[in-house]
This record gives sequence, C-alpha cells and structure tokens, in this order.
Amino acid sequence: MEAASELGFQPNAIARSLSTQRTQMLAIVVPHVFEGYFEDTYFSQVMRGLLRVAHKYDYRVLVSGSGGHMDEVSQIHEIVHSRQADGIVVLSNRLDVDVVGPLREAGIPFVLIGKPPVNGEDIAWVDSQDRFYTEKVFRYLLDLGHERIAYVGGDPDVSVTNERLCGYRAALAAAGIGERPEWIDYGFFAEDGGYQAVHRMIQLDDRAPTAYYAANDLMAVGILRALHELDIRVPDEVSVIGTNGSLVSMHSNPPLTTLFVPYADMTAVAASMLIQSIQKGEIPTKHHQVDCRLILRETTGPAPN
Amino acid sequence: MEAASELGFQPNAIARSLSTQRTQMLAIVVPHVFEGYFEDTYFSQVMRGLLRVAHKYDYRVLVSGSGGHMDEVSQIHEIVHSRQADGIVVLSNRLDVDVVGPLREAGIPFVLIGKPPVNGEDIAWVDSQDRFYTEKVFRYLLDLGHERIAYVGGDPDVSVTNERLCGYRAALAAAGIGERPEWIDYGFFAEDGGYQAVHRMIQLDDRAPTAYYAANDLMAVGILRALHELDIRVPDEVSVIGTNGSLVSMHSNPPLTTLFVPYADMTAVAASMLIQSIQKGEIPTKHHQVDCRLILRETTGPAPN
DNA sequence: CTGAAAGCGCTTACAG
DNA sequence: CTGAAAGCGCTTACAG
Repeated sequence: MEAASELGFQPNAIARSLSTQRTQMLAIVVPHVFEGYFEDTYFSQVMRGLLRVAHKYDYRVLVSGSGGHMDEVSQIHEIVHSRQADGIVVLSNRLDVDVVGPLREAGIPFVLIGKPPVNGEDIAWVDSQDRFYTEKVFRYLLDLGHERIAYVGGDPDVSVTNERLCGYRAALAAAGIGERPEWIDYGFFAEDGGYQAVHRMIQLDDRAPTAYYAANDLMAVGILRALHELDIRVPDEVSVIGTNGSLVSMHSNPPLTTLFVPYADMTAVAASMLIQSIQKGEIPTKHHQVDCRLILRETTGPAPN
Repeated sequence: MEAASELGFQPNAIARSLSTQRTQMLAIVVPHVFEGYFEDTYFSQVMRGLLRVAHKYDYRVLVSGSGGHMDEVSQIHEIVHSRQADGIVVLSNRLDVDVVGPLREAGIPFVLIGKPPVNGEDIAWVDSQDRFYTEKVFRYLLDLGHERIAYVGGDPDVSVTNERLCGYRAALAAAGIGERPEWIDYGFFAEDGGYQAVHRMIQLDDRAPTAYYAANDLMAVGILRALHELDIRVPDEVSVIGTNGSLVSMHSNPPLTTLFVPYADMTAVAASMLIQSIQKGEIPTKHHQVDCRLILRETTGPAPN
C-alpha cells in the first residue's frame, strides 16, 4: 500500500467497472445539440442539479449529444445496452416516440423528467405539473381582463408543449372564451420563434392578442424584442409571460414575468433517486412532484381599454 | 450476426474499453459546482462546443463536478489516472496550483483552455488572448474620455483574472493614468460581486469611477442593477462593459456593451485536437488562438463633463 | 489471515 | 478462412 501510494498508483476504473458491474456514472443525453438549446437556462439547470448530487455521492455524469429525435433514442439505447452508466435521467418526453418502453425492458435504472406516461405507475419520474401551472398562468391573465391571449409553445412533438397547450385550453374554456387557431403558435424554444410569432399575430389587427404566454424565456424575450420594434408598449398595450425564470428574465426590459420551473431541483431529485436505487440494486419507481411559481415582474398588467 | 441483431445485442462498452484501451470519452471537470457558475453563459458555451464535436466523432463527454480548487485537481487526477477518458479538456488555469505539470507527466492527451504556461511549447492550448483584448477594451473607454475606470475581476486565483488585470494596467499606463487600488475589485464572477463593487466604489465620491469593466456579464448586470438603484444613469453618467456576450447582455436595460469570447468555438477546437491526437495515438501539442470581439451596445458613452 | 485463481465481456494475435 | 486462447486490470469467492 505504501509503495502504491508513493508511485501514485490509481486503480484502472474501466477494469474495476467490468469486474464490479458498476460504473459510478449517471447518463444523460441532450435532445438536440444546436445553439439555441444552450441559450435558455434549461440545460444549465439540468446539469447543475445533476452534477450537484452526482458529485456529492462520488458519481460522474456521462453526457451524450444527439442530433434530433431518432438519434436521441438510439443514443439512449446505446448507452443503456452497452452498460456505460449505472442509471440514466431521461429528459425527452416526446409524443411521437416511446422512449420509456424500451428503457423499462432494458431493466436499467432510469428517471423520467416530466409527465409520466399513462401506465407509469412502475417507473420513476419527477414532474412539474405543467398543465396545472400553465392553466394558473392563463387564469392570472384572464383575471387581468385579457381575452385575446396567445400561446407560443416549444417543439410541438414534445410532451411539455402539449401539456401547456392543454392548460391554455382549459383556462380559456373555463372562462367561456372560444379558442382560435391564430392565437396558437410554436416557436421551437428559439428566440426567433417568439419574435416571428408576434409578427404573424400582429396582422390580426383588432383580433391581435393583448397577452402572450411563451413556453420559455428565450421566446419571451423574442416577443419583447418584436413588440419593442413595433413600438407596442409592455405592459400597457400587451402583456408577456415567459417560462423558466432564467437570468435574462430578471434583467430584460421590462423585467419579465415568468413561470419558474425548478429544473435544477428536479434533476437533483432524479439523481438522488437513481443513486439510491443503484445502491440497493433496484429499479427506481418513486414519483415526485415539484411546484412551479409565477414570478411577477413588469411585463404583465391589466388588459387595455 | 443475424441472431445478434434480432436479440438486440449490443457489445458491452466497458469490456470493449478494457480490451481496446479506448473509452470514446472526453473528460471535463467543472471547477466549482455552485449556482453562480451555471448562471453566466460560460459553462453552457463550453459544453456546447464540446458536445458538438464529440457527437460528430461519436465521442461522449464525461463531466465531473468539483467543490473548489483542491477537489478540482484531485478530480482531474483521478479521471486521468483511472483512465476513464481518452483525453481531457482543462478549464482551470489557476495561478496557485500547477495542474498542467501532473497532466504532462501522466502522458494523457489534454488541451488547456486559456493562457499557456511559461514552458508550454510542448502542450496543446486554445487561447483567447485575454490580456490583449482586455487592454483594447480599456483603450476604448479611455478614448471615450474616461479617466476613472474600475476593474471588476473574477476569482483572483484564476489566470484569466490576472491576465485581464494586466491588460487594465497596461492601458492605464499607456495613457499616463496612475493606477488606484480602490478601482480594482474582485466579484468572483457572481452577480452580487458586481453589485457590491459599485456600492464600495460609489463611496469614493468625486474619485468614483465613471466606467466599469466586469470580467463576465453576470457581474456587469449586477453593476447595472446597483447603478439603477442609485439612480445613476447609464451611459450618461457611468459606462459599463461586460464580458462573454451572453443572452442577458443583449436584453439587459440598457443592452450591455460586452467583450465576446468565443468559448464554444474554443472548446470545439480543443475537442477536435483531442480526438485527432487520440486517433493518431499522440499527445496533442497544437496551439490555437481565437479572437474576441467588442460588441458595442448602449451602456458605453463619453465620459461626463 | 494470506495468496492464487476465476471471472467480468470484450478484442486480437495466433494456431490450425 | 475459422476457432480457440490469451490478455486487458481489476474484484472477490475460495483454498490453503
């Protein structure tokens, strides 16, 4: 032992992993490696939560990029079946691809970040109750007297976009307001997506929205930018609400009202679940719900007139 | 082969790695897992560049957290000696710890992001010429007539903080302006650090700075927030320049003039160097310099009077 | 308590 | 060209 430490000997982690069947790694695959994905606070928060608890328990994080839906699924599949990690946190909650099913069959510990699938009793997930909290956001806007409200969602194939849309619809329906397809747009989580949404909807003239909800802050600042260029005053003429509570929402002009989603906490919880299950040699099946919080700032006000 | 693909067989990556002595992994250790570290755009950019080229060449990224200087060095040491990755990109360019030396001896491919050490001919690095570009920033401020200029650096133990300080000093000296310790502060890259710097310097009354340079945008928006609360107009009374060109710099009030540092490109180049060297079985020794760019926006103007 | 052997699941050089 | 064997560097159950 003395000689070993004197020579700075360090056991080969790969050989140890092969022998113990443990890698001390938590995996995550980023759904889409393109610039916009890293601009909002989402990815940073996810990594922060993950790294915090991984580091605490002496785990490391294996990150794999992917170039879109199909690639993402195959990356997950490869990591899982090649046993490169002891567990995986799954970000992508898509409507068009079943990523949970194969994972379940593979028998590897995984935690889903987002809404559980229909028969999700036996899998682990951490959910932010997107439908419920989005509905609350729209109720807030309705209470301010807004009746023409736009929904600017992210990627339409993604579960969260659909959940928020359902919240939107539920709020409008409860208020007895008919839904209009012109008020619904998808900005794919990009700044320009929000910007373009305004330019499309502004053409509705007297049917143009007096309030916009965007599914992330990046699109929301795109909306602010478009409104600013069009000399439309916020919040006097139009109200705007973003999502995520990122740094830019605090310092935008005006400071952005935003629905904070605690992604760092969610992935921290997911990492804890994963590590506990790994250490017990079980597949995690816990469920956890976190609460979102509407941060009121200066982009929301009473409807005009 | 048919049977294999029918049964969905996937070779065990760990066993393969042990046999081939290749992990298909690039490692990075994040210098300090605390909230502020993930708020600026720096970490996202680093990950983005790394993931982009790693994914392109079918590599994955191993991320390890760390809780400060010493832990960081031991994390690097552990990853390297336990052979968990084929190469590593080193972010931390510290003044107080020699991280390059041990890495050199370990004989593992690594690329340093930042200023090369004195005898760095035989190692690989990607540098952003921080001293040179910081000096340019201050020259710009001096040309606007500012004579009382504050330097708000990051962590003082970190090389980049010192490089920028040297640029500051060089610019002042060239302009024949005596340096004052009251104009130098360290905000540790945190929003509050910038905020506090203003509150300290404002007490200098008629010797208070008419311009602030901050080593990241997070501190710069903290400076903006403090000035706003003190009813000091930007840029009429005081100018502010940040660093990094993050999203918040574009949307702050007023939009922030900032020194853009292409961190995503830098780590992308580093990843390329690493992968090429790994494939040739060599230790990388290439050097690469990137250019920074001052993005002029609305927080800078002529000195008052 | 100590030490040698088997096994983790691959790859690859080598014998047939 | 095919197939069996050795080896990658550990851990752990087992024999002595």
